[in-house]
Amino acid sequence: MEVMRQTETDLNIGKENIQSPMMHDHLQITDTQDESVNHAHISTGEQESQSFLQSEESLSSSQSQSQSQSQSQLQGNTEVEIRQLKRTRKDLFFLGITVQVNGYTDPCSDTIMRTLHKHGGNLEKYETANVTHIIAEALSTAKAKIYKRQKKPIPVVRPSWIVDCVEAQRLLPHADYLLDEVKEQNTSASVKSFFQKKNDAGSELGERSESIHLYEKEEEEKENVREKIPNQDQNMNMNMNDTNHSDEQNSRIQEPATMLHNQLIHNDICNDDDAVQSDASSHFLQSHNTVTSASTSGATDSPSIPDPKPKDSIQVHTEKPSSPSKKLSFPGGPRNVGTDPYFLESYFATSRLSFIGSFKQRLGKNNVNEPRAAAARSADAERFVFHIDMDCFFAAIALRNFPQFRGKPVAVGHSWCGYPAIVKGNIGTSSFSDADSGRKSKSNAELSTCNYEARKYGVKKGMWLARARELCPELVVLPYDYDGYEDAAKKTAGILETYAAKYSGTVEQRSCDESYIELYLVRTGIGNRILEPNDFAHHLGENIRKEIFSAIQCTVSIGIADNKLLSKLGTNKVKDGGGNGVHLIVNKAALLDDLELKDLEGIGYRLNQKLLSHHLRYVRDVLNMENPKQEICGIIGSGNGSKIYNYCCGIDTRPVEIAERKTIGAECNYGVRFDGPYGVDYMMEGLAKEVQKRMTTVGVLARHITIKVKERRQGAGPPGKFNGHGKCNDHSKSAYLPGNCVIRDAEAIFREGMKLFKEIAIHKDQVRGMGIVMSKLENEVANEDRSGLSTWLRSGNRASTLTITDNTPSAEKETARDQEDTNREESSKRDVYNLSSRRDNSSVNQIEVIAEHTRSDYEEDIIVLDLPERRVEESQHECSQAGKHLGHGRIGKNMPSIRSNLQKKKKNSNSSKLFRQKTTVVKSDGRYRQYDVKCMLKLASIKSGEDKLSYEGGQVSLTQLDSLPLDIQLQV
DNA sequence: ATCCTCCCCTAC
DNA sequence: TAAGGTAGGGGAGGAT
Ligand SMILES: Nc1ccn([C@H]2C[C@H](O)[C@@H](COP(=O)(O)OP(=O)(O)OP(=O)(O)O)O2)c(=O)n1
Ligand SMILES: [Mg+2]
Ligand SMILES: [Mg+2]
Repeated sequence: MEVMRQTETDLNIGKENIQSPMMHDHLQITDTQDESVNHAHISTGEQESQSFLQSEESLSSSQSQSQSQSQSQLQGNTEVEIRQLKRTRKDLFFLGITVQVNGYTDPCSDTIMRTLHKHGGNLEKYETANVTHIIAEALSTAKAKIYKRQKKPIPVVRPSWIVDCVEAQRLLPHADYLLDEVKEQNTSASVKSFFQKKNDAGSELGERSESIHLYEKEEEEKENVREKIPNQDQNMNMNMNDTNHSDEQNSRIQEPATMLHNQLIHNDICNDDDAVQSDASSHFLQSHNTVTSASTSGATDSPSIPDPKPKDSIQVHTEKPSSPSKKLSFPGGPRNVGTDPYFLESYFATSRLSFIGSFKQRLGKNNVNEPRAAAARSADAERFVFHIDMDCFFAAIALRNFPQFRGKPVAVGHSWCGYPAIVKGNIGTSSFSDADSGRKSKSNAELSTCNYEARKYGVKKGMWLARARELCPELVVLPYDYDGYEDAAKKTAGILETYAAKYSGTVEQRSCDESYIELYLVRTGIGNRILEPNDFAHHLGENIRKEIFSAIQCTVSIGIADNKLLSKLGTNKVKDGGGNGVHLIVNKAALLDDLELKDLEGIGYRLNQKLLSHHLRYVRDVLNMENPKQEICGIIGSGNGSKIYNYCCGIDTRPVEIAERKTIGAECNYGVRFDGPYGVDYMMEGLAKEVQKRMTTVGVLARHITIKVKERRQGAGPPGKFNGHGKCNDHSKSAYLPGNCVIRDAEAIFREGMKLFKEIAIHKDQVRGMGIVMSKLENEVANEDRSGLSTWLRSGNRASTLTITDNTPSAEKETARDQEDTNREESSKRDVYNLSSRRDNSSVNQIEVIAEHTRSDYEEDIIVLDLPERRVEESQHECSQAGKHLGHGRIGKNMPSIRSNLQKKKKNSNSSKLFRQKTTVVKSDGRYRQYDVKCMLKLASIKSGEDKLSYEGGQVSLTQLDSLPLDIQLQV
């Protein structure tokens, strides 16, 4: 049955952001920031003054360095910082240089601006205190007089200075380039005076041994590509000969438009095929690389243009051209999923949401809980949960790449304005009304995040550029750097892991910029003092903060408490003060009392509206009710209600752990228009391939598939965003795979996906988005030896799955997952929705039912099956298989048929323990395994009356059994 | 009563 | 132009 619901999905409405009342928080940043920094500073000072350190100290090195850097990081560049940057970043030879262009120049001021930005400099449209040089071809005598008369004359230099510096790749003395009209100026003073002006922090930096590894790639190929891209940034065509040098302009930093093709060409050349390999650190763009190198293997120079085919509502597969198409089928037309065979790949390679959404996949198969001997911690150790979150993560990385913009309002986004993606804002407000900028004055590009300077203006994460510009005209937009995020996340996780290992704890990476760690601490001597656990926790927090800063030059905020909820609230507290600090929750009641409900994790826009409509705004409003739990359950549902009620009390029982993944998928709701030669099936195929790749990197197979479709809503106007989905109705349809088998194969995913798509029955012209989600996952088998059923039987590998006929490679185990989170000050969703007046269930506050097998269920099953001699105590094996696939890695929750048998017996056993949490002891002699196979095959045969034994038609049962090892056959 | 599907909501 | 994904928790309502 198809259910269709009206949802407001147009970003215009649903996702665009309003200025939330939270914005005032940021108006105070300048005031509070110093305070927070001071606070941090003081506590370090204490620690260091007593510096005969115990081993705990060894975890934090170079404290004072990072300390002082942290401070300046929030404020802008200090002289020392600039100097250091100049040392480590030879390409930023314009660091500290700010020019103002006077009159017409060659190259033009726009070009000069880009060149400066690229090499660390800046350009201001008007003469400000920052300007170190004026660039001009000539000066009118009047102007020359004015300049000469200044107390501290700013050197007026010919533009060729810039050109020559670039040529030389270093800062040349400007003396030779001074305009004759103002020649008697002092030539050396200016840069120095600039530094002095800027340097207000007076921090002292030690040498940092570590160099910043950015920009490792050549950019050679980039140039080739540029010419081919229509709509190319013409500014780069200047003859400044700037392109042979290796610098930051390489593929590691995202660039609009050209990025994709750059990658394509690059892969033609490099033909790197480390592609899908389970390299856990694989770069985000790899998805792109992979497909490209695969498809380009032979013919680089025979761009076959796909032949457009006539289509009906379902189109026929269209072959991808054998090499990256240099043209679209409709050159110049809109680039979308129907016209550009590479659209999906480039989309996944450049979408920030896809990047953050799929981040955990890239942690790989081995991202599982580290078994940590509980015995290692002393019985009286106190449990602490730390929450560590980067400050303005993407913006912080961007500022590492473009340090000349420190201290200015900066955001991160794809920009319409080619490299270096600096938007007009940075050359002055008035330019926005220029004819030039008029053409794109309204950009609906989304900004992923922004720094605190920008937040002072009310700019929010996820805000559209145009809106942000209204609030902050001088906003600078910097490009994405996915490799940089990946690298920073990796280094941070490594640091946290050392703490976890040391204090018998656990790390749970929650997202690319955020982790929880759980540590068990006792009273500890530091220096000549004894720290109580609380103080020691705070001390470690400071150490972590500093260690992360010295590793990646990014500031973090850390909250510490006794559960996840409160630790995250602690982090928020730090961020309210400007970030870069540690907050230990000592008085949770006080914290919660003043808290607004919407600042609790899990209360987003909708739930907040519901609560507000019942006059519930603060946590205390809830607690002051007669019957808080009942009432709140009545408003937001029983599950939500009891969770939130507990949160209001400061109770949160979520463990810090890496949870088992439940689903994996890929979708695209951007640029979906089937008005070109490539149809629904082509997109489905692309999604299926993507999904297969992802399943491979996390090492799972699935027995259930869901297709999601966005359908343009009747009467919907044009989307708010170019190529966007606009207002849509959402549909989804799911099914178990035929024969209830597990798969990962793109072919099969595609085939089943198309079936479901057809069942949803939406005309292709109305489709605005599609996605595939695979669920009921099982871990793949440990190694590739598939013939080895008996190998598998004997293997001691815990969670694994054997696929008999599926020809998919295998490897190890499985991956990560995610939990819940807090939304503190994100731009809130707009209303426009009439809050679903769907009858609120006056639900009887029921206790959440744990819909998992319990141990006794399992035991009963075993007994029923009459399978002898095996003790069940530690087994987590489940006989969930029918059909040709045998697996026992994961415990399926909802097996149809078989499962219902199993679940019937639930009832009386109410060990609330989740079945899945049981540890498994598998003998390596294979006997348990064998037992499992018997169990499974037995179930399979029981079931075979109504179920197929094979995937997609081939009713093979017995024939297939023939290919099984003899001992198994015998058992059957 | 509980399961199952198709959503909605939330967070990054 | 711009790249509006991904995953988990949970609720409604029909099926069993
Ligand atoms: N709507 C959003 C939210 C987040 N992000 C990305 C950019 C962020 O840098 C990163 C981490 O999200 P956070 O919520 O932690 O935001 P920030 O780290 O940027 O800021 P804060 O200092 O508030 O943590 O995820 C995004 O692209 N779009
Ligand atoms: Mg953050
Ligand atoms: Mg975060």
